[in-house]
Amino acid sequence: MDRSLRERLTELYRRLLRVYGPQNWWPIDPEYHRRHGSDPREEIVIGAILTQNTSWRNAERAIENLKRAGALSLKGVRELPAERLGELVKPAGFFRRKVAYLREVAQKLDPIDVVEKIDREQLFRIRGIGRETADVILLYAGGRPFFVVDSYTKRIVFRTFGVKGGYEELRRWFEGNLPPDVELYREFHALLDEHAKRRCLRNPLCGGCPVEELCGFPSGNP
DNA sequence: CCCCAGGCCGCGC
DNA sequence: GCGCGGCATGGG
Repeated sequence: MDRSLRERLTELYRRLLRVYGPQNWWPIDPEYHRRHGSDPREEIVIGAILTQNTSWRNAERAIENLKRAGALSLKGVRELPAERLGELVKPAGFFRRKVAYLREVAQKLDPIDVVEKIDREQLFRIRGIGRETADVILLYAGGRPFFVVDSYTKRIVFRTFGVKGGYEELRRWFEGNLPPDVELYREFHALLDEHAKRRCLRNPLCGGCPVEELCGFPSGNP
């Protein structure tokens, strides 16, 4: 990786942070867990499943339902009948699959401390955890430096730097061009998503874009 | 009516 | 290994 590319990547981060501010990912409710004796990291794992290919708004509705049922925890998920869990999770969409995934995860990530040590490969063996969800769990719940890549991330680095690749390729590209800083990874991923939603849409709004000088689009990259 | 959302699985090739 | 259909609700 050439030096100028690293500098441009770091500069992209600094500018996005300045323009959009800290994004507060992953949102959790510490007070809920204090009162119920659960661990906030459990909420991250549950939220990671619920938001798969689903707007955060809809995932949040399911999370609120779980809260009201006192079931926003791995234990809560395990103890609810599948049918009842399905009703609560329904607003997040794909609810039959997500019920199966949640029950699987609630069983295999118990106790939640396993997120500190578990291998990525072991996470993949859990039904419902693919590459992105694994990295979300490792980064936001486990506090481990795995860079989370999603479709927004792919779009932005392709347009901005002309870098194209599959999931693992792009994850390694980020990790190879940034220091292994958990807080940096957390914030950068969140900022890329925010930028993709506000500006770097399918049809991008390049006029007045805050990172226009760093970006090869539209003059350079597709 | 359409497309999209903080993906993953199982299948065919 | 890659591409594709299915999965489901809510918003624009």
